[in-house]
Amino acid sequence: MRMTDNVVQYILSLLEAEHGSAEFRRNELAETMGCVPSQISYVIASRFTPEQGYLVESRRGGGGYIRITRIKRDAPTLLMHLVNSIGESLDRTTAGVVLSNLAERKVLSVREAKLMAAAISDQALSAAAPDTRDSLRAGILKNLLMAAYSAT
Amino acid sequence: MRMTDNVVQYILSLLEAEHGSAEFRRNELAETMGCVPSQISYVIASRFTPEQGYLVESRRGGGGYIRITRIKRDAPTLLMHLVNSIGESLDRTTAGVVLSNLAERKVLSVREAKLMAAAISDQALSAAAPDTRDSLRAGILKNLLMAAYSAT
DNA sequence: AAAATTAAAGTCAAACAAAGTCAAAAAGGA
DNA sequence: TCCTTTTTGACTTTGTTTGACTTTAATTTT
Repeated sequence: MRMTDNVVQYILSLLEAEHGSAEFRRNELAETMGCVPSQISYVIASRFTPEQGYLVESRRGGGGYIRITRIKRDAPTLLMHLVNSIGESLDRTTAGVVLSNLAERKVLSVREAKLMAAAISDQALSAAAPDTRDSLRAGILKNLLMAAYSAT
Repeated sequence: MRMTDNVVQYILSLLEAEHGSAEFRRNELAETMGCVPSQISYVIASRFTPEQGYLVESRRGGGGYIRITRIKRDAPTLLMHLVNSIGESLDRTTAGVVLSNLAERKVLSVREAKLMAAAISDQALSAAAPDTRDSLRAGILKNLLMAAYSAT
């Protein structure tokens, strides 16, 4: 069996045990799994993405950690479909439509939808080259949606 | 848990107990926390800055002390000050400190702070080159805070 | 009153402790 | 074969902890 799959299994079992949230040190986990640390990064980057229903946070330095949180079990399927349909790029207009739709359906509060809209506005992304903004928007919105529906 | 976080918690509890103002001796606090004195300085320098809405006064020599006062400003004012204090670039740590501070002061709900944190995480900005992320963070957080301000 | 002593806090850089990045090499699969 | 995924490791960046040394203020001694 591939190392990647072992690591995935292990993290899944952590998530199960801690219902929905797993926190660990990258180096330590690499040690227990018998792989190099960057393999852990690879597994997370390829298997615990927003598309697959996970939110990842981390910190470097002393006392650093990686935390993976799974989306709530009963989270609206609408949301997951949405995250998956966003893909690599999301233009402003579509983003606006998506957000007002979520607010209308009461998946998000109006205030939350406004905050999200602000986060992906052209103004917020003015530091980025115009032709890279749509891909940033996609990444940001996906993470926002996952955060809104993460367990605990 | 990091020593830094323990110290932050302790100082926050002092602030709470004393109604917005905490005074202590650096060496004494270091003693009770079980760390070196300069660690206290580090915590103050990194977590209780003016941008965070704290005033720090101190005196050396015999009878010396450190006094931290929570600057009392209403939520909108605090938000505007923050927006203005954020320049062209904002690193993750500072961003995190800002957000947890706003939640601590109840300017934002914990949920909102989490959403904002997700919006400026490395994960969300993975489409951007690492060395451009801090300037994006600055732009995004400023817009988020302004949106929170106007939706108040 | 001046000098010496003592009691603080301040500074700063080095050591340490993580995670992140990236590209090359290896392994699989169509 | 050629393309994609996985594995590896060298190197970078970020954040924390520690300690030696400096500065400042109050107190004591001469």
